[in-house]
Amino acid sequence: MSEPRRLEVLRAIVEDYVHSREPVGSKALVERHQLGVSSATIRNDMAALEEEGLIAAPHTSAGRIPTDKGYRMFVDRISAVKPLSSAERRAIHTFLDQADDLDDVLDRTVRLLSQLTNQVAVVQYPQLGSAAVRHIELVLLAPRQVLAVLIATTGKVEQRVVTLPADAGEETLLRLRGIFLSATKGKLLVTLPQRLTAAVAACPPAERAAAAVLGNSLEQLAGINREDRMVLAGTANLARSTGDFPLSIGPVLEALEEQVVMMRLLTEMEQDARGVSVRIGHENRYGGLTEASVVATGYGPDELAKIGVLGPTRMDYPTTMAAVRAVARYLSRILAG
Amino acid sequence: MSEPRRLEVLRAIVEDYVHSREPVGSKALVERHQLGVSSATIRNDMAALEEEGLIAAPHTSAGRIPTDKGYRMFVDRISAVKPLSSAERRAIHTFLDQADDLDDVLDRTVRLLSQLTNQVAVVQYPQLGSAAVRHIELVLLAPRQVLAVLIATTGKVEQRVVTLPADAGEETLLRLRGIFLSATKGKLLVTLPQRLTAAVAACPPAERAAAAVLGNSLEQLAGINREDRMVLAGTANLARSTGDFPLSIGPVLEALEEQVVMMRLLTEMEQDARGVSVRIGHENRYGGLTEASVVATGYGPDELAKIGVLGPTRMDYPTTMAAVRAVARYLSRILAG
DNA sequence: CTTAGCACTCAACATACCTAAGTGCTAAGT
DNA sequence: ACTTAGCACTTAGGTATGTTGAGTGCTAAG
Repeated sequence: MSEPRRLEVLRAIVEDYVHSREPVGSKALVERHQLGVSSATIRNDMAALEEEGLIAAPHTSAGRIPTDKGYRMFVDRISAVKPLSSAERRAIHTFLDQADDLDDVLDRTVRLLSQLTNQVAVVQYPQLGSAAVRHIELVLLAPRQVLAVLIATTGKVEQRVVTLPADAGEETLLRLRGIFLSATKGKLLVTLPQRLTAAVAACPPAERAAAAVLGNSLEQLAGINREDRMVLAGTANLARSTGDFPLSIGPVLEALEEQVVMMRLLTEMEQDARGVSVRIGHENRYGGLTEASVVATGYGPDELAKIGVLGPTRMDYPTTMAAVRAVARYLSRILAG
Repeated sequence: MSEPRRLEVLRAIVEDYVHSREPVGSKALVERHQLGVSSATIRNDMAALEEEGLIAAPHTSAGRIPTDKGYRMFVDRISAVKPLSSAERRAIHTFLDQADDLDDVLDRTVRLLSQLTNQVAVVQYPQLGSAAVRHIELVLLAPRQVLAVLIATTGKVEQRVVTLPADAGEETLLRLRGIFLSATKGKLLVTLPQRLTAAVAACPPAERAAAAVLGNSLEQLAGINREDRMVLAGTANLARSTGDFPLSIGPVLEALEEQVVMMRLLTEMEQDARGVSVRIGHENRYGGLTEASVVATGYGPDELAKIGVLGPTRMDYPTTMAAVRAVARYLSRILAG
């Protein structure tokens, strides 16, 4: 009972099961694959695989289906990332090149990815924390109302209306802006809090109060505390997968709506050498996703923001991983250029 | 066979069916309601109602369920909008009063509404078209890059980065801002296009090109052409309803994701005297929603933007209508104050 | 280590049957 | 002119019972 063949059997099981959505038995296996041995031998191998917890039988006399652990093995040791078809590559280019602003780019990206994979696609907004300050603007709307605008090098713009403790003039505002700018321009957003408090402390006492309020707002705009938003597309794809199999759709939809959960999940995922990270079934500790898998990767200058797809554990990992990686790369290129 | 009693029977059928999710028969009806007649009489009434197309029987020997037309009759002529419980009223206040900016208000509103109704809640962003210009700002990011910001009286802020045809200095920008502002400040957004082109024409020739580009961008920011966004919550509720009944979830999710469809649908809905508008089943001409009902109403100063919920045709209309109306009113009040 | 053979298990399908709910209709009652 | 009791009829759904077929594990031989 050779080790390599056993892995080969596992691969065959995973592939067939992903394709047919039905438990796969020893006989069907030898028919569809050139394994060079009889079904009885395969049965022995399968018994061993089951022993190791890589596959399982739904009931005594059905074929086997991969367990989460089996998929994990498949993803880590067996499968090779499948290259995209040229048509798919072309689709990525033509579809994404038309986008104009950041919102549009991300929107198109998720739609594209969900179509490519027939799954739910998710993308985090680029994390401001990893970006730097490009510009700060303070606009006087009324004697005590100021619009504070923070523009990051990612192209993301955040703004908010701030109410000052006392009236302020245009000149005051202009001076404060100068102070803030010289203290932070080009610096990483993560470093904003210290820099801003220092800058506020250096202000003339008369303007200290206003400066404190504004500095505070700018900090919040940087989004250090606030978890950022994400965009998703293709939820309808869940319905299809669900129809065939007991991926109960409710909890998944809840998880997707509870953006906090997804954000945490995505952020936690460390990508491996191949540049894609996979979470399978129970590896997602959040309850609603134990029958789902997530394939994600980072994008952008430092690959901190994540993009990925979510689908049933029974998914075509090689293709999905390829799609996620390709889209992420192209997205990075667009954002860089 | 009295007319009023027949309506009473219809009401009873609708109420029981909404409650039990099962076809309701004549015997069960006389038991659960004080109708003062025997089941045989009810049977006669039911035959008449079926004749009129208000109810139907799934199969020969099952009870009756209301048809779309039956629900329509129920909503229009029989039901009274049910007042909310005081707990629910309180929930609305406490939950919405914590919100700060517009995004947050709308986000909280849909979440609340979806919880209140156990259905999918949808809200359009307030239409900028009905709002006026509060402020315009032009920020020089680089010699040829300008951030154009448009702030509406609704509190909504739109911004975009614009590339100029030629370099421009701070003074030029300041002057252009002044021209734009004096031409548009306080004016309705719908009137922006004419006002802006006039303002551009009045510019000194040297700055005409830059002004044209900027004016163009501001127009787009006003969102006249672009259909606006919407926010939704509670998609997971679909899963529950679907479980019990053949509201196939896929098409509905698609419709929700194709925001254009929902936007059109909501915008088309004209509210009646009671201040709520209802679309039932096949009245939604879009294919995916023929088994769904939409309850919506306008909100905001001119009630142009819409808020509503979407659920299976078998829904508790009186309660849902009450919730939608109450939330819309409170939302209007918040936006006004 | 592989393989043929075989007894065994069990979900899934089909068949038949029964039951309970519900109907429509007719004829009698008010 | 309506209401009602009674009854024959229909039918989805549940239960009991086979039958089939895919698939397994094991044993013994190659």
